[in-house]
Amino acid sequence: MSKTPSKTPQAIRGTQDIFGAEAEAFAFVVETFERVRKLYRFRRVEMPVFERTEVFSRAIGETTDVVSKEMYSFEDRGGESLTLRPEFTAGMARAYITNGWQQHAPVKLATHGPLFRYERPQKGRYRQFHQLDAEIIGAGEPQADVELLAMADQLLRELGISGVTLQLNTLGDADSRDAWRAALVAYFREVRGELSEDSQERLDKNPLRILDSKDARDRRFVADAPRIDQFLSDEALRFFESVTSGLDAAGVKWARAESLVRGLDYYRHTAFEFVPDEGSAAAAALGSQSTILGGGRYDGLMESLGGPPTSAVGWAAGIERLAMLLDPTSPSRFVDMRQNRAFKADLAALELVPSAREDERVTAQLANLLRRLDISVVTTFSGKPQRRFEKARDHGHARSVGSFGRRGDKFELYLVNRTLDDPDFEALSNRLQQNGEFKFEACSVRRTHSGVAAHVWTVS
RNA sequence: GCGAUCGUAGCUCAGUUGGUUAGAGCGCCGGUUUGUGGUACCGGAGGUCGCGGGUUCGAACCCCGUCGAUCGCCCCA
Repeated sequence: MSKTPSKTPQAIRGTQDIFGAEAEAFAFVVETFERVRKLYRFRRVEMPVFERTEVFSRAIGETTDVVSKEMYSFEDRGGESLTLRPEFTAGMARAYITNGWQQHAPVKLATHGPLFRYERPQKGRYRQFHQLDAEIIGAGEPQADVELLAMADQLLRELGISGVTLQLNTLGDADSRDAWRAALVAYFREVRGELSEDSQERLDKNPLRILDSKDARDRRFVADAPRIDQFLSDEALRFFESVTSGLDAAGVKWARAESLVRGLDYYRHTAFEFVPDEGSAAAAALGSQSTILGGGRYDGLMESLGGPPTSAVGWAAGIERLAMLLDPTSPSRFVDMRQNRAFKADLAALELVPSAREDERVTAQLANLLRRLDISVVTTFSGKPQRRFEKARDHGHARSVGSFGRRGDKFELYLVNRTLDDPDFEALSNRLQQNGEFKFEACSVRRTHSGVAAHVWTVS
């Protein structure tokens, strides 16, 4: 920003330009999600990025922070109030109703993309951020909750994320939740004056939230506060037990979190979050943002949008937060390049440089041939010819570096490996000899004085 | 909305209690050297010290304002 000319517009606060290793990590999260979602046969949907404002205000609840102060709302030219989606669920519920997706019920849906919330940015939190999202709509059985959570658990495992546990709670059905809420209000009202300022406000707006206050003034009362279990109807209790036993059967580890309440009004029964364990590397990587994946059952939501009673469960996960938890030292996915960490996926197989200026055109030709043979190639034509090779070797972006050019009346491809994992030169050699454009003679291996193997093909 | 810290070259940062033409490493460009496991040598370009005002003989440095960034509170993915 410092010396950007004043004419250049600045990026919007809280937006990100993601590049390099971070972009690779982001893509890896999305690709893994796509793979896992197919294993569970969740169907891909594409959703609009904006909706009528009432879709969110009615579904999420007027009093929530999201609706009351975090939405990007604006009037379009027709005077309609529109809002950039702050979450996926409300829009998916609207789509379910307006498109008659009931005919497919129960439907398992998956999507991902950008969401917008007007908040102060900090670590792991942005104004435009990105989520993965999975929903099962039209299924009221606890098995749906179990399957949804099993998918989340598998996703985290396939991403190689550890030190994170599933925190699980039930909010009961509507009656249980209301009774519990009334009891909490009565309990905390007694000691209102001794609560933190924030919690005094929460008492009116969102009393359940007092339970996970970090303020010591609140915590001493939280311990003895009424618990949801005392208010659970038989049916609600049975539902929760089916979910937990199903998770055990599926091998999904979980921990009961009695004070876990989700921020949005529509949750019923199951509520859950995947949270880093205290003191873990994951917790350190995330800063003060703890939840990486959260969701629950939202049986009342459809009705609030004027649809038929429909039960549903879903979760959303922050792509940026998941990406921060990927292990950059994991040898299976990353390679260490000096101080810069780059994903292997970000490295081309081969960097090709012409040995002299007059060899530039044949080199480009060879690069194209190699790409048709499914070998990723980057070329370097800038800078001094003699120094290109050296530069590519020392600072390049490929696993191997090759120099190509005239050698007498023939050409020569001189290839050296830069990374510790040697490519399959024999296979490469076979592939090279199969093409029709260049005639590759057999590969020979030369040892340099330092003992490094250089692979050389004579080409005519 | 509140609080803390920070803005010096493309990047990461030095810059001594305020004192001549503001420095380094990396990167970039050029020259020399060399075909090679991440470290060859020499040279060069590049900075309104975020911006505006104030204090001072003199400000990158002190003061005020402003914009931006980072981290935290609230809340959330």
